[in-house]
Amino acid sequence: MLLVEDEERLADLVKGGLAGEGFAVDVAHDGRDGLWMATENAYDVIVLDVMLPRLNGYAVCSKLREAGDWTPIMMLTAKDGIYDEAEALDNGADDYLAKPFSYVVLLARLRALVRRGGRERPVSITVGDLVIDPAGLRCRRGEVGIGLTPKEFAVLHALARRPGEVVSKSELLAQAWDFSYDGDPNIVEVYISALRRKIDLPFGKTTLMTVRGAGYRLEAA
Amino acid sequence: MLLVEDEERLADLVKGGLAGEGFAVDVAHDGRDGLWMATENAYDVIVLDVMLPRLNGYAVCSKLREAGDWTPIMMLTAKDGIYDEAEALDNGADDYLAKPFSYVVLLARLRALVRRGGRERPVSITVGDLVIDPAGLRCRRGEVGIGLTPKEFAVLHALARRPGEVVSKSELLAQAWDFSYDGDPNIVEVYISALRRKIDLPFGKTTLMTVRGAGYRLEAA
DNA sequence: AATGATCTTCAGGTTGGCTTTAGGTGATCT
DNA sequence: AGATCACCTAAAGCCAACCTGAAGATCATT
Repeated sequence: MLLVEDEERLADLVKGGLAGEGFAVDVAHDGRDGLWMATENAYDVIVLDVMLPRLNGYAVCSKLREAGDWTPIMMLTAKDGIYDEAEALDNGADDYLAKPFSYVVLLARLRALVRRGGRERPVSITVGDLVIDPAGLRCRRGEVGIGLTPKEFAVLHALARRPGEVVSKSELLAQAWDFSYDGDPNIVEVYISALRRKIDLPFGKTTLMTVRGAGYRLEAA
Repeated sequence: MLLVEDEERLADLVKGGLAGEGFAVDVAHDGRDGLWMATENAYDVIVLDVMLPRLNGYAVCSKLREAGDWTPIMMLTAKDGIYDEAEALDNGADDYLAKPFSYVVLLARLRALVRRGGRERPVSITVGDLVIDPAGLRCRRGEVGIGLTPKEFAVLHALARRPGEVVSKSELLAQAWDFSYDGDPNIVEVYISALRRKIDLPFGKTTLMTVRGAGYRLEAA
């Protein structure tokens, strides 16, 4: 699991206790580190304090959800603050716990979260008869499954989020590659080419179109 | 939200439960009523059973989409029937749930759908029967798609933003070309010519008119 | 360490859109 | 009528953008 908590004492306490229960605990001490660790690794569950330096818990939570990460999240809310439980759940958390909390309750709730195995699969995106399942990194056209590499999938996903619209090469770079990728932008063309070979050519379709000088567009027709 | 479900017992159950969660629930008992209520009111989300009297769920869904209504739709599919999830998604649903379903799962999915706020409504400019879609760099007259180059599109876009008004050649230059374009202004005429060949000539219309000494005007008639 | 999969770089080939050119048309003025 | 001006448009050259096969680099797995 990942614990994002800035109060050292509390973090150590929880980590120590949960480690004894068989959890492998990573700790991040501020929101931005937490977000980064959560995106880099696949945790079974994430415990997220609301009040965090650099990026608060709500922001971390909604950014993860936006990115298609549906790892179960438990939020730790300060009871008396301006933050409240409703906001936690609205931001995509699966459960919340008001501070101060009992260790036993935390443990019980965490076990429940892990057992539930996260929320149900997030909705898929459909563009014509092409169905993209962000959670499963799967896609299919009609009834035919299509095997994609992670990178190919990321590019397709970025395009499918805005069907019919032109997505520029730099937008694709920003979404499918690291924030500041300084390599050859030609790599986008390489992946577009690979995608066409998989999602269009075998079906005799041309849904992934080049808009010269502007970007690429994924069409339903 | 709008719930379209013919089984009275299930409808009442869901309505009661969701009302307690803060949803305001309208219920329709067959497809045609559901379609009518959906078009008359703006719901945040629509839950749609597949097997419905008078008009099945798929039909309701695709009719709504055809009418330009992009309210998030969750389909309730019978697991064992001839209907399946793929068909639901292909018909424009945003999510589906197989019967029998757990109430908690339904609630979680509905929250996710509402939070996503539905799909973006496409913004496009219409001048007569000419439709310009800036996001997709596409345009069509009536039902006929027209292929434009980025430059052609930029010029048309500049004209279409002020339908019926005269746009001067220098304004077109400023909007469609770089700030300090020092080439031959004749290029505007070249592009006007190309546009006429694409958006007017094939349709026997003359909507792109020259106003000698002043500029060009795009008319609805 | 070896293997296979995936990611990235590279380079040659191709295309398509932008721009210029130049001759033509039609309006306007003297 | 003739001259002038603004505009039209077909054609052609050029260049950046794009495509793609292949090879090298990286990563994960055995």
